[in-house]
Amino acid sequence: MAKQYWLMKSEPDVYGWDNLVQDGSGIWDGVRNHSAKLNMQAMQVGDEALFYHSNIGKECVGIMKITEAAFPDPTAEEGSPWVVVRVEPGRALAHPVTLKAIKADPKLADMDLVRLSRLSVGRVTPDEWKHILKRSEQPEG
DNA sequence: GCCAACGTTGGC
DNA sequence: GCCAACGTTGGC
Repeated sequence: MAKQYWLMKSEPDVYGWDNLVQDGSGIWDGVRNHSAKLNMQAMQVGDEALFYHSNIGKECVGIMKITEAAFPDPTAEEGSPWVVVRVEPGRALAHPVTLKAIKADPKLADMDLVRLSRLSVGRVTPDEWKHILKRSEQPEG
């Protein structure tokens, strides 16, 4: 299957991009929403995901690689449906792409991030992905 | 199976 | 701190 793109949210005061860079690798645990779970189950090794800082910053800050497909969340009860994926930091964006900029951009305003503001793991289309990366090349992208 | 109440998330 | 959106729970 072709490479897929995702966006994953975390509050930076709980676990931010810098934490992931320091750790070198991490599992994306604690997701307790079925839509988000389905998205994680659709992820494949080699897919890429934006790391989005929710609440504080409200911006995409880096690119992660999915390095292991979904497996049961070790922080969830035995027998529960929740899963995690393993991720590694790829590279930081040259300039963060803010929610404000995304909302203001007609090409991006239809993203899961905007339409489903509470969804913590969303899909990003290849077009949206390219566009965000392009915007990240310049300040106030 | 419907719906009101409540809790959580996340932007503002 | 407030509120909108959404999911879950529980009474009926």
